[in-house]
Amino acid sequence: MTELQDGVGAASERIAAYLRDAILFGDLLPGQWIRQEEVAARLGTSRLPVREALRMLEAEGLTEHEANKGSRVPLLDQHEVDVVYQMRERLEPLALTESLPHLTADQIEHMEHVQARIEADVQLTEFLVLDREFHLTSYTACPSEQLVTTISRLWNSTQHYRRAFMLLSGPDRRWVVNSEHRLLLDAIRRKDPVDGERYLSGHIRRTRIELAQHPEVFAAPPS
Amino acid sequence: MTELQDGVGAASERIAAYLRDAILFGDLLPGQWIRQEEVAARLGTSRLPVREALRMLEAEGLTEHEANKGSRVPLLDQHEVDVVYQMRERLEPLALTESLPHLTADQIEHMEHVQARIEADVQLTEFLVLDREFHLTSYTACPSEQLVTTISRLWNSTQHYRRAFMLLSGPDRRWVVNSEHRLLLDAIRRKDPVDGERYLSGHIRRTRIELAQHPEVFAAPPS
DNA sequence: ATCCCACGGACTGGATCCAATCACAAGGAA
DNA sequence: TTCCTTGTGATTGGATCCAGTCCGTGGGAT
Repeated sequence: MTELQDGVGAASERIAAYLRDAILFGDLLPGQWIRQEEVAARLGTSRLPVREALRMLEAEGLTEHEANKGSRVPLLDQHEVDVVYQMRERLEPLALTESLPHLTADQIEHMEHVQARIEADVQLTEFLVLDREFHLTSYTACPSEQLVTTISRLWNSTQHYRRAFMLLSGPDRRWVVNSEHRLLLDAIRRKDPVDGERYLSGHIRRTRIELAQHPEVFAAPPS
Repeated sequence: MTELQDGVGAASERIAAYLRDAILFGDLLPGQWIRQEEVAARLGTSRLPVREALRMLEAEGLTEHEANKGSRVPLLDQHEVDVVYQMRERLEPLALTESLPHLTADQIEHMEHVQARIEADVQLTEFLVLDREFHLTSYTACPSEQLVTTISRLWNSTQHYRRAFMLLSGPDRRWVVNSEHRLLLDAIRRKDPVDGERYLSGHIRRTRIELAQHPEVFAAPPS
């Protein structure tokens, strides 16, 4: 999606950023093999930094590696995605509670701004980016590195299915998301971890259950 | 600890296994830099597979990488370890509930056998291995790959602090662990997820709170 | 004596070449 | 026709060499 800015940072980092975008924006679909040489040629480097980049992405839950066969975007079945959402239901409230006392007024203002854009702009791709931004911002003040990176991994690995779901559910239920976000934001403003955890886990749980009613999202793609 | 079995599997996998053991058994301490060349010379390979191995370990939460400076075992502060334990309190009961219906009689028998050895053998290193084996076995039938690997990462990253804690708390409270394990095992035998989650989260929570009373475990090691 | 800059060693990062492995397709035998 | 086997092309895995970066050290100037 975004073009590669050459010269900035280490090559492996740039390649990782390029592939990360390609996966999160849906240019690379689950199950699709990622050929090292192809990526290297596309970005004008050797295969070596590509290999390093693929390992980094693996650590972020964006790819999986098979010996002598290569890397690909993981293909999850419906139950696995359901469990990931259950993991989020349990971990994200913890992250919120840990983050809440350290959240600055600026960061809360940023969430307000992001939510306003979510309500104004209904483009799918933009929504996915902003929704992610909204939630992850609320965890930025969390003092535990592990917790935040684990949650990021969970978001990463289910991004494709979130997009497919939003695509066929349409904007009809978008108002529910907005209401939940508003209530969550209010609890954060009041620095109330109890209400925060309640609205957050409810938000994730409702999404999980609605997603469970759309098994067609998990139809095997053509090989 | 265990010697490298040369010729078996890919080099990077063997190196990863070697380093993994070194970290989990405490030969490599948190904060300690891992020199690629040193490892390569020690194992008779070039630096390249060592780099790959370090990326793999990073994905497992065993090392962290800094650009142009190298990899090292992450150094966690007391609060971060506390949060990791809280994550375990929330995730492991979920894994148990997911695994429970699919656990075979053989696997439960294996847990019984491991627990018997825990009660018999009080060696520290052996205890750490067996305790890990006991819990992870109860999750092996969990159908979600992500959940199990995430939990493994959490165990990995806190292994050193678990050892340090057991070392200075001594075997006095070992009977508590055994009672908790026995109750958990009984709930698993009865295929009762409610009791299983209760005993499991209690087990982890008690450990977390006892660990919180030993801040000396987190004293900065000499540079 | 103290601060600054330049040099050097040590280490990681990247490129190229070669080896090993796997998948697939074509051909032969039952 | 169907199954097994074998060979070939494509792709990943590994080794060696070279470039880039960081950090500490030592000399010189103020």
